[in-house]
Amino acid sequence: MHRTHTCGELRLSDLGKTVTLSGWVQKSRDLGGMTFIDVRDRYGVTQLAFNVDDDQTLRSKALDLGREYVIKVTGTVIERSSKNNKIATGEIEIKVTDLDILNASALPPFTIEDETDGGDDIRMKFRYLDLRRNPVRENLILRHKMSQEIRRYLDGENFLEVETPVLIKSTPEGARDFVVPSRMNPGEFYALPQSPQTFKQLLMVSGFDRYFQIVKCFRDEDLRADRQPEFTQIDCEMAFVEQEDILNMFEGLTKHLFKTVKGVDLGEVPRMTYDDAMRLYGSDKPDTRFGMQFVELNDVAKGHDFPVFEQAELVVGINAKNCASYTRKQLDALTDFVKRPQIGATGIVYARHNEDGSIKSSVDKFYDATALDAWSKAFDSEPGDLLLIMAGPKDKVRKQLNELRLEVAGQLGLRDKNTFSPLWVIDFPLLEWDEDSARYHAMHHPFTSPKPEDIHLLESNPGDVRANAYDLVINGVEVGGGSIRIHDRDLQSNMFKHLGFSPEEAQKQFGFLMEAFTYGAPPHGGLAFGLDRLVSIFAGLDSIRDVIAFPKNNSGRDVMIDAPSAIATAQLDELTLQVKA
RNA sequence: GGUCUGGUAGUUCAGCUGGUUAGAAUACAUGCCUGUCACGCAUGGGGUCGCGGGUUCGAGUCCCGUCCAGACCGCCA
Repeated sequence: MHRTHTCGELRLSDLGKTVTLSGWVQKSRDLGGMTFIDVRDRYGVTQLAFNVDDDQTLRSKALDLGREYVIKVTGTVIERSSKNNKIATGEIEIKVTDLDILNASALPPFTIEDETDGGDDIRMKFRYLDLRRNPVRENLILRHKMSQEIRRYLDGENFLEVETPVLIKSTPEGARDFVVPSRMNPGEFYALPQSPQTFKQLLMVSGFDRYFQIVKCFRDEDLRADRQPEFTQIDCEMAFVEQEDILNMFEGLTKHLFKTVKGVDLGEVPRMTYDDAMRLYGSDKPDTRFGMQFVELNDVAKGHDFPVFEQAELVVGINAKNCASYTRKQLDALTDFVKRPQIGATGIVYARHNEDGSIKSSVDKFYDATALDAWSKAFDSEPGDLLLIMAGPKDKVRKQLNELRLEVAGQLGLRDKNTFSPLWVIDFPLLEWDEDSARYHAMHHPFTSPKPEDIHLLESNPGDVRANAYDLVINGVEVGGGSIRIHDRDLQSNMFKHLGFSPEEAQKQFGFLMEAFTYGAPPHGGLAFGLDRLVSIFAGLDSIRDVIAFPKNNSGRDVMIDAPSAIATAQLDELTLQVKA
């Protein structure tokens, strides 16, 4: 028998028991007359005690142990004369009588401790060692718990988990597909799903009125800290529902997760239209852990001969509460921040609301005290506040001010990882204009239904049509999104037309779906959560990599197994493929 | 495709305006130590300064190129 107990479970109540433990050598402390060895497994650490009176073979074996050796020990649980209250097993130790080395270990390239000395690079290359560390293992345990609670909740609501295919058809819409050549069908390719979208809609047609799946999805686009080429969605769909039903159901799921996994009462999830989100935060995924909403200033800023404001489509600012004490240096740093090419602003106008009630701006040449009072009124500012104002084309300046708002809030410590502020963003536009292809694209996807009251705008003002589409945002992170789908064949066909598909293309790409809609498709809609992002928010992490067991790096590589890699010529031949030199 | 940051001991990093034999911490090895748990003390080994080219009497340091890693922009229906 390899073990009678784990390394995390023995307590004072087990005194006198003869036990067998197996695990990895965490650390050896040789004090001369006595030696302590910490043995570790998934469940914890237990101290083994050896001393000078032990059998010499046993003692020398103990002294030979290196870090990460795999050992099996048998001995008696005894009380420590010097206890350690930092670990759960800190009141006992094992007086060892037998020690087996099950496997030696090479010296690990970084220390396997909570605070490792290893950098990201080396930890990813030896990810199987990194996963032995508590913080990383705990992230995976958290992920497991969340998956379990998701299944428990959805099962309780009559959802059925149905698997959908991974080898599917490439479609031109959306992200780039990962593509898989078909040996049996030379010259033809499968695509890996960006989401099981059409399959879950077909399941609705089939009468599975509540479906979910925790499922891998694939997108061949450039990566970020919160974007991996393969990622996991909690994919859900419901039939015979309206938007309200879906929001309620998944607000329930979200609350359930926070309650059961984090012990947090989330409360009612507020709702905000896309238009308001853009107007008040310059973002469709506003971080609502703090206020600092945008204040539009065209009324009070224009008409004072300040050219930057006169020429701007929109003058808009934020009130940084209690920041009037910002030094010139800090303000310059903020200006540099927004001037970086990634943000591309030309500058910031600022105004300090001084303690004596006066207001001092960087554009006093153009604005007298009365004019600045009007600013103050617009911002509802108080002595001690700092007003930060930007100007430019509406969409651009909102985006830039959004970056500034997040930066300032970060500096002020307003983006606390233990605060959770959820928000439904609703009424997304159905379409957005794409300059490159000079046509409208579906903002969500081509199966999203327009709001009935806006359908008449489809011909005249396509950009103004709102969709029955919604995102769940937590702390400025888009954790989920969905829509009420089109279930009418003619409307779907019309939508493809507006998206620039010829009837032939639409038939070729999505004929199966439109045909299905002719056989009694129920009204339906759904939503998909990004599980990786949700777990990383629960874990208080900015990157999703540490909640994924074996993630890819920035370049889409797995540095541990060294993938992707070239394949043999014979394989290429079999697939009738040729690699360009 | 672009912007920025980094690459020096097993590991994490320091190394200034170019100048003797490239340092620290940690890890590792050896010795001492009977209550440690970040044990302690002593000693020791350990370097293609990412790679290639250039400037210079002299390059870890400056310049050009390149590779790798990370953050971001574009992209991500």
